[in-house]
Amino acid sequence: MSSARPLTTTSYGILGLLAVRPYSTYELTREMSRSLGRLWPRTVSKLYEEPKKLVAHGLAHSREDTVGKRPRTMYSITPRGRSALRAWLEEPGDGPTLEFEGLVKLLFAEHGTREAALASIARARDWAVEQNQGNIAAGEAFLTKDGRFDSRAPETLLVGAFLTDYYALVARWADWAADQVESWPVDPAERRVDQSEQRAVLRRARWK
Amino acid sequence: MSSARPLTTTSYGILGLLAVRPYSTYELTREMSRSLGRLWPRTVSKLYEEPKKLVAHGLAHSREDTVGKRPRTMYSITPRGRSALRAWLEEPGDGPTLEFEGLVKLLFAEHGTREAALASIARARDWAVEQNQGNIAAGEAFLTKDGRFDSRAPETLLVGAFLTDYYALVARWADWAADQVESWPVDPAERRVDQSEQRAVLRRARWK
DNA sequence: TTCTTCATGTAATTAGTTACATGATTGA
DNA sequence: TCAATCATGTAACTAATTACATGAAGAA
Repeated sequence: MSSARPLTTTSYGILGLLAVRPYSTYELTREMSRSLGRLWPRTVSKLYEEPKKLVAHGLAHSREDTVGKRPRTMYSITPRGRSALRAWLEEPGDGPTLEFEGLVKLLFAEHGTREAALASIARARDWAVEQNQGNIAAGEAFLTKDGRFDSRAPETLLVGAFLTDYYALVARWADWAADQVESWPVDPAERRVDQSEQRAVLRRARWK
Repeated sequence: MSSARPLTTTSYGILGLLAVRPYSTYELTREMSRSLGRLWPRTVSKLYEEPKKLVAHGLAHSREDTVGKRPRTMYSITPRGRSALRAWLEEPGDGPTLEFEGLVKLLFAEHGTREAALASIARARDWAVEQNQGNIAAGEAFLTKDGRFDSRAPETLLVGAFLTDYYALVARWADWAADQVESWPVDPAERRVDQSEQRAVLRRARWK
């Protein structure tokens, strides 16, 4: 059993989905764009690999199924899988990790053009708008279905609230940042920091 | 020249630092915890490897130096490095990527205890408080040094504003989430979603 | 003198991505 | 019947991490 590769957060993420209901691999890819992938993004091919690892560990069980004439593999959680999930949930999870290439480019914006900086900012805003679409759609679906009958609604609310405020933050920041950069002189050497904004940011940082 | 491995965002991030001033590898690790690492976190050993790649591409230049009796390698940017950086900056950068294990655990909180959920939330808040420390310190340093004479202050402000609001968001969300979870019955089956909160979140999502 | 932290790196491993391949289903 | 996209996977590669190693400087 323990000869298989160790389980990662990705493994447990998928195990968590299987704890809700059985999934085919393709259905897992849907969840990646809709729910889990927003907090723990992974490429599609991982989703074909990880469930096999769960099976090797005895935490999931695979069954060959067909849709029409096409074969597919359905995965479901085993009792051992449920207790492994329970054990994993007992350990507090890591805080968020941010990777933001656009912001890296802004950090070095003095070596590029003002227009390039604005383009990175615009792209970040577009990203936030796009992510927020799906977010709104999911929220509306929950409300019309009447959340009282969806047993997973309390968890979804915790996640949805974070993502909602996160996307809004990115968009609002982008609007502000675009204003700032538009006020920059074209020549980097002539740029001066907006000191009142600098103080405003520092005030916002003192929330403790 | 182009026989070396292709450059990644990590490569250009380090190149950007070298565009500010020459760095030893150890000084690069400092910047990773202080500035660049907040937006583009990488493990220390990468910082010993990437500059060599920059040198192989002719974008940086290394010089053997000593501190006392100890040898160290100092890296500085070359003219070709500056133009490579400029070219990279012209392409808009990717939007943010979020990875949040604690939130993954909350998504599946019905399979664990309420206390475990609260622990993940508390850890996220602690994380935000800790990150925010360095953030405040950096902001204060800027103000006392009088930002008008720091040519990189406008860029730092863009980045600092994002991080400030981001850390504050995590902390405020954690406080709210803890309230929510504390109101959960111990038995997962009895948990009901707070519908007024659900609507409140949806309203916050409609900003466009 | 001893302990700790600073500072510098290498080697082994792996988690994850990119690229490739292909048959089935559905709608025009 | 043709095109698009749905659906299912494998293989090759690599960016990044973890683990290991070690000497110098400074503090107690």
